[in-house]
Amino acid sequence: MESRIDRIKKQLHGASYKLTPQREATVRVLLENEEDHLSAEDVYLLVKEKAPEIGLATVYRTLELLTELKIVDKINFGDGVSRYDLRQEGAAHFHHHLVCIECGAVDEIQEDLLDDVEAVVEKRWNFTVKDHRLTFHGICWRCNERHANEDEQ
Amino acid sequence: MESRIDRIKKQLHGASYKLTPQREATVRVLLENEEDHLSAEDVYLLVKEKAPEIGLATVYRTLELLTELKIVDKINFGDGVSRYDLRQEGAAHFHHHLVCIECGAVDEIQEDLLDDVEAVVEKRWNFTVKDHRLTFHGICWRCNERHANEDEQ
DNA sequence: TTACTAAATTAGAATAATTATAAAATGATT
DNA sequence: AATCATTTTATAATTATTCTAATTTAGTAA
Ligand SMILES: [Mn+2]
Ligand SMILES: [Mn+2]
Ligand SMILES: [Zn+2]
Ligand SMILES: [Zn+2]
Repeated sequence: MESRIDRIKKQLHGASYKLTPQREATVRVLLENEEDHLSAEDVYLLVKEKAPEIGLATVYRTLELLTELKIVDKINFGDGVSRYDLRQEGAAHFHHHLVCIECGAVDEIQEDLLDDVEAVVEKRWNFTVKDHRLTFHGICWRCNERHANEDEQ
Repeated sequence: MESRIDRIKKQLHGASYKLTPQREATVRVLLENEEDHLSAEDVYLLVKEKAPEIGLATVYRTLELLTELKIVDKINFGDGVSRYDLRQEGAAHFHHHLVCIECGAVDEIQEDLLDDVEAVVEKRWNFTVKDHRLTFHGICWRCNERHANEDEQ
């Protein structure tokens, strides 16, 4: 955890930004909620618990900065807010998401899975892929299991 | 074109909605700009040209209705507005997009390309795929050709 | 330390997208 | 023609995000 923060600090310094207390508190919240998909407001409320003086605009600016440095990815699941997601260290591409249309859960797929598709896109469309967003909408394993049990009855 | 409208009219009736003049004007704008990715405001301004009395809220409501009926898909490219995209008639899934990070162009891929990936997702994650959103970010063929020409000089 | 300077933060205002509300209009049905 | 549900309009309200100006902080040099 600390080493992760240190490496992020170095990334910031490398781009001649400082790791201010507010930025550090924001990064810590993101690390502590790595599996979640927090909105700026969510992050703000959580950061406020440890650094009550922080302003919402600072959170927005910090998230924007982290996005620029590809430390986090900004994503939109269609509910009107942007959400921020820590990128796996060293990952070339953003990971994928499974959004359940029944229970609303959002699960992650860290494997890339798109190598073949990207090869096709690069060749057939002469498009140089730098990143991607892939989200599946459907029924998650929990809801599927629940339905299976209900049918058994 | 007319037959396309007729089929949409039937879809609406099938769900016990009417094809009011405002709704028809909105659908026509979408059909006439099928290759674009219009925001609600964009649609509103275009509809206003043929039906100047229409209100913005009606456009929003119509687009929401068309989304519900899967006649259009709502998508967000990260620029703060939702965009609306006619779905190919009979297509099971939303098509894919190529967003150029240099010139901003948005191109479409109508082929599915994800059959294999979806099979993996269904089997390995026990996730029942109903739909998807796939967007590649990178450099489009036009920009790639331009760069190639510049290098030649 | 002290002074200087650029970067960063704060509080609050402004903007912009979207949604909600209430009154009026429409259109199908008896 | 009268009725009743649906739809639209105009406008207000809400919400997410960005901007602004004043203040604070952190780093550097005297
Ligand atoms: Mn994620
Ligand atoms: Mn499209
Ligand atoms: Zn579920
Ligand atoms: Zn381009």
